[in-house]
Amino acid sequence: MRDVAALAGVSLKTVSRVVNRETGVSSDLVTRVERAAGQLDYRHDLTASNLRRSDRKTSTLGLLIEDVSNPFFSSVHRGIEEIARERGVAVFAASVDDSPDRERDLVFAFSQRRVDAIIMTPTLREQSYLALEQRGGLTVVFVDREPRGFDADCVVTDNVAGAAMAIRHLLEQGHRRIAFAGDDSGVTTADQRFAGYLSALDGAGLALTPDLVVRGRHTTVAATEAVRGLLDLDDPPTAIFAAQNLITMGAVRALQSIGRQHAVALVGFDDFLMADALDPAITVVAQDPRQIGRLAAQLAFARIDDPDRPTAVHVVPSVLVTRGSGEIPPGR
Amino acid sequence: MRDVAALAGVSLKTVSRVVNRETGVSSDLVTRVERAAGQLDYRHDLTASNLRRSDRKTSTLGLLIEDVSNPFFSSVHRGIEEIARERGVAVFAASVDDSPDRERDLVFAFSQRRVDAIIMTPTLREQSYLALEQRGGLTVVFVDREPRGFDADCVVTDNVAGAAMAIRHLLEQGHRRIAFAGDDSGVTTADQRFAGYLSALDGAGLALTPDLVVRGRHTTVAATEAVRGLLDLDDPPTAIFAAQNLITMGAVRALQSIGRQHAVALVGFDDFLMADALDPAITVVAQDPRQIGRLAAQLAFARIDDPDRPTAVHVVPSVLVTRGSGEIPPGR
DNA sequence: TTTCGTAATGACAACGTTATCTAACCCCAC
DNA sequence: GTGGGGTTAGATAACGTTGTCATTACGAAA
Repeated sequence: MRDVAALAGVSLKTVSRVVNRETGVSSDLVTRVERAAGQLDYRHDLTASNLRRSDRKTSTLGLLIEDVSNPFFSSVHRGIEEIARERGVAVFAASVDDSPDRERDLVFAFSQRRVDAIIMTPTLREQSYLALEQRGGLTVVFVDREPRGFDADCVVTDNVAGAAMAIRHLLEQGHRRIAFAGDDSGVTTADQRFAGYLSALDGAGLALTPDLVVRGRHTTVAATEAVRGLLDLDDPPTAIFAAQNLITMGAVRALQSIGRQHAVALVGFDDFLMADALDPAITVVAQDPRQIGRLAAQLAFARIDDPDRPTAVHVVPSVLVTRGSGEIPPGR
Repeated sequence: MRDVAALAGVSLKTVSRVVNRETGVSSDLVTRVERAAGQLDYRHDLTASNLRRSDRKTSTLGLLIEDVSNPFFSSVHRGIEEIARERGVAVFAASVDDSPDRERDLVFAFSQRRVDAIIMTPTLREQSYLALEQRGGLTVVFVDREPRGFDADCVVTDNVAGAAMAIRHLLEQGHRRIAFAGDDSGVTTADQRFAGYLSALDGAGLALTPDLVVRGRHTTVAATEAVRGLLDLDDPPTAIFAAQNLITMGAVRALQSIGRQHAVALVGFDDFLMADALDPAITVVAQDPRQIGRLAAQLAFARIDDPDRPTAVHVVPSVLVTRGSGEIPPGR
């Protein structure tokens, strides 16, 4: 910038004014500065600019999700990017991989880089540590899962209602032995979906059959095994509810491996690519992850613009998409 | 930092030394500074640090890919993140969406933020504009597609050989009318895969049948329509080669929609989730996108560490995964 | 005892920008 | 011709750090 000023024969401040498109610079000087900047291949340094600027905004946002390559989360990412793009905000994305340590490390790393906001899926038991960061001016929005011990904006799917809807759908087909395959207890989404499962069973006057519940598997491979275990029971379930996209895929493989994909009903939570092209096509409770991401980003920017607005939890409804696998009746 | 120094009763520079874990500070002062930093919730400002530091490294990397939610690219992203994580480098990710303007805007935005390196899939016809940025100290590595008009490290799949392998496989099953469905000409990967298609046909003494080539569709929906068009021909192809993951999915839908998924052979380029669970399971030429990402990141860091090393183009081999759809013989 | 080397600490400037304040200028009204 | 208001430009300090160099203290060697 110094060189640009020298070449254009103006002061540093004038170059700064031109670069920032401030008004009140004669058009003569504007062109002189722009020509000089062009000649010298000048690149405005946003990091230095931010250091001096009074609002201290870096136009940067940090995103912490389970895994950037998980289709659900990468769609959330996409939605966030769309809104951030409108504001000229760049997005750091990182995978937490279910590791509490990594959650802290990433928050710390982004905080050190002075991101304007963090949008995250909480993994730690507790997010009260964020109060410190928040006091330092960091905006935090949660997505997919609600935080614990920390009050902030949040966008979640109606997991309880969505799961209950899935189970009621299976009940309506006549199923009474409905299995639940889901993540670890402790993962809030999994817990809520389990709660929906329980409440729908309860609504039908059915008690929980512990044998029909498998939890703690969150990879496709682990889920395949777990579901195979369910199907090996003496009195196997006639329907399976898979509480998450990767688990649903595992369940599909398990059913296919023993050739019972047309005999046992399956409903999954989360839609996934090609679910409609499988045989049978998979009935799912679909979320709109891109929309969830967009909403989360909008909330983040709204809070940046007005830090005193009340925090809100947005519950996005989910819809049942019937495709075949969920409409298989019980009894072969 | 000033406050920490005051509270600990030391100079600014000593705090800086402690924060940067430099040696030569008495353990007494280290504990005093650390205690003070803890009390004041001090967060080291990496942006200011970078401004003053002599190496001017931001420990930040920019990633430009087609779409962060495309399964292929999100896996590349994942691979890059894994290597970046080891170095404490944060990754900006952004979708180019096939827009040349957006490619330039994003490079510019990342350059302004002084990322240490950009890893990108080129979209513009030409990347010579990057020479300027490179002179300014920016490292650039290309991934998935080779740049034009600019010499840099690059990681690509062997598209020609991969496509030829797919076509030869279909030829071996006895197919003679093999259709090609792929991206626009101008997308280098698509062009290379088309070249592989041509060379394999040529190797079998077959001429190109222009009717059997559809290009320019790169969404699943557009591909579905295009493939349906192929199947509506008076003399339809007995086999289809889909040059990209989304197009393969479109082809699956098209075949299913007319109930000919067991009659027309299909081989896709790129593996995708649940390709093995479809009926028939889809034969693909599989790349290893995560490995491609890891390699690209390793190249980027190698060049950051040694800017004078010769540039290299890494060609990653692809493998044919036979699953059923590619082994359907011609003639119903 | 003096001298020297080494290790620990601090003072100060500088990184590339912008905020603030002041100076200079012009135009117009009186 | 003078004064006042507005507009444009520049000088200077500051943002939060670290590089450089100077200073101090201490022990060992002479």
